[in-house]
Amino acid sequence: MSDQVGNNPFLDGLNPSQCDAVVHSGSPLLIVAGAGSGKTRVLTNRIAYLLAECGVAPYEVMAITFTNKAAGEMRERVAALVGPRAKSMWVTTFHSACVRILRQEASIAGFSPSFSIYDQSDSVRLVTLIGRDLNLDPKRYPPRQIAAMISNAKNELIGPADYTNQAKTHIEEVVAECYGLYQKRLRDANAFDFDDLILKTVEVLQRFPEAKARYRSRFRHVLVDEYQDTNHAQYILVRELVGTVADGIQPAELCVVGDADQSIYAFRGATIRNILQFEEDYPSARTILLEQNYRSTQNILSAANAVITNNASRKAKNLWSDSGDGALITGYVAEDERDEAEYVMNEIFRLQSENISQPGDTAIFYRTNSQSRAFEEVFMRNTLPYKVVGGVRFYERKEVRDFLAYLRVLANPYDEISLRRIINTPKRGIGDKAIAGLEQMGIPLWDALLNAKDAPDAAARATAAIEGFAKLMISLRELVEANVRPSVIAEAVLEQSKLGEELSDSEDPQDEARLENLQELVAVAQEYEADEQLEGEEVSIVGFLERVSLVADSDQIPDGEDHGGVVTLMTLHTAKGLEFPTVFLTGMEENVFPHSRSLGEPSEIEEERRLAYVGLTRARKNLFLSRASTRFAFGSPTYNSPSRFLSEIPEEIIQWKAPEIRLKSKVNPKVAPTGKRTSSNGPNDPNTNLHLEIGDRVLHQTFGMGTVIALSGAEEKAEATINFGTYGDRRLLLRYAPVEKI
DNA sequence: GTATTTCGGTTTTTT
DNA sequence: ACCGAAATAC
Repeated sequence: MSDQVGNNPFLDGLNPSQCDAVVHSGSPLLIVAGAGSGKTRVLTNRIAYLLAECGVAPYEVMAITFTNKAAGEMRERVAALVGPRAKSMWVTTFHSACVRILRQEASIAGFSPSFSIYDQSDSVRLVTLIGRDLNLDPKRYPPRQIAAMISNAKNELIGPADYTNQAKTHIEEVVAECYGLYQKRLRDANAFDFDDLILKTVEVLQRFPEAKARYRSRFRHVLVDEYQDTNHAQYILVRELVGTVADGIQPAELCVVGDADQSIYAFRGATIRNILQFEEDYPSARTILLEQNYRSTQNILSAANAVITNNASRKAKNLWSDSGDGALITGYVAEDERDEAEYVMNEIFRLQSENISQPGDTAIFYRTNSQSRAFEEVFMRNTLPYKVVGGVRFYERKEVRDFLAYLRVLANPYDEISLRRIINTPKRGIGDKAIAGLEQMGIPLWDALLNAKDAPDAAARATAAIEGFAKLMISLRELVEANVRPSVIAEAVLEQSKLGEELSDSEDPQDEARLENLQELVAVAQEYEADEQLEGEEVSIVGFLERVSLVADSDQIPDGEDHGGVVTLMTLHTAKGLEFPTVFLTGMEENVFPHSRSLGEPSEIEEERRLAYVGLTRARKNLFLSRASTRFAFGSPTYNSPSRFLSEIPEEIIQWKAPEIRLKSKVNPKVAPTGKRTSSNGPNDPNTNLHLEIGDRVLHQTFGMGTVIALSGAEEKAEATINFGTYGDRRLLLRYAPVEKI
């Protein structure tokens, strides 16, 4: 083996363990890859090595990652090593691979290949409808919770029948009933939810041997990245794809890469068991450890190692680096989240002016999406360019969902959730009553729509509105049948549905941005067409919808080494798999991180700690940890003690910085008191000395300047109606109103 | 049927 | 503080 190591271009610059991992063959392989140990490089080189040296054809390779971005990078890197023939490999996510298989096998398995893909909020909506039908009190049986329990069952490959048999508690019995109805409605809607994509694929492979044989004989190499984040369903899927000798086909070679210390998705069914017991599951397996870290300085690694050591249920492992100690880690205790954001910003500017690090090299991590806000406000005010990854996602905005719902119905009219969404959006006079009438017909909503006049007690006006809508959808569907390009159909929808008109006619300034979002979506469709044509693939509404349904947060991380020159903000979960020269790990407080919801269960605390480990190991050179003594949550200030993870880091590698002594911040001059009143009054001091007359001009703290147009009451009950221009007429109780006469 | 106001839940984390 | 759903008003 050492001869190959010396000469082979695919082994150049790799350490001995990495080389072993690249060239290993003949049995299942588990690569235990610590953070920053070069696992992506090993994976891509292994694929290239298989193609170049082992006579493996590209179409025989399937590599599965968790995000499109990771898949895209891997494909690119393999292509750079072996050239364009890399194209026929399957390098995709679990979910995309499953969609592809399901579409290919649709006719065998008995469903239409133009199925809709329901995301979490679609699932919750469907559960809400079922709950209504069953007369369940949504307070006692929250649809969200029921949907989550169904999802958990699916991740364990437990179907409705099994679930019913196993149900013990009352809530489980209720969920069992919902689960059965839920699956039925999905089937009627020709829709799969995220969990179904995996579960149904497993089902297809298990129930149709001829389908399974197709994939079994094609894929000779199956590689799985981030194996520690696979759930049971994904585990079984991999097992089915690899197969056993009993199938009569040689099993595929399996190579999985993972790090139990970076398992952070137990909450959605990922089980560390899959990696811890790999050797039991595959008795002939070989395990290779990658423990040398090429990413971070020793101080950063020492901090990460010190933290993760506190997890009891863990196999010992020690990452090491030979790149020197590097700078100390910097700690900062902020007054509140605004101060924390200002500190981070000032440090970013300082690092830039001292030429240590650029904004594009910098990431800010936090535990929950809501924490991004303080940073956004401060950065925006000071024109520090940034990009928030995730959070209120583009595809979750109402107007975007409405628009996509049109396309979904055009692709699949039986998609009930989408049809309900658009039937009266924009408002066209089809209210709850009209919809209830259609439902009474006992046929799919789409069919009812086409026969609206037969609906029980149909009002003439409602029927006319429904027929108008049906006509609209039928004419749009003709475009789909004529194979018109998705972007053109999208434009037609925007135009004919009046969705665009509604927004452009609106007074609300935010509607302008919403309209831009929809135009952006048309641009996304054009981009999709360009991409597919480059690959020589067909374009279709279904293909476009698939692409937008399976986007992940991490897919929108700005490309390139310097991330477009902007600071990147994201949750710790999204940060997995990335690295940055400079990292700010913020909100290091009990109840925030570890999150308050995790404090009860030791296993959940351990998951939080792994999350901390992930965060710490993203940093290459400069690591900053910060916490706020006060933080606003649910509208009122909360005080949290320092995160336990801070005290788990050896003191000598953190340097705590004192807050700068700052002048008391100036009051916004617009609302500064003019001194006409006897005492300087706080916001709740009764404003007793204020005497107003009609026509007086006043200044209001929030509404700005206004004119008194009416007066009523006296003394403590004195009220004034004041016109504030764009804020309209307001009736205010003068005792409390923050107004002054000018 | 629609607009406006109130209320209540939300903040884990995501394919 | 904020957003969406439900209750209420129009």
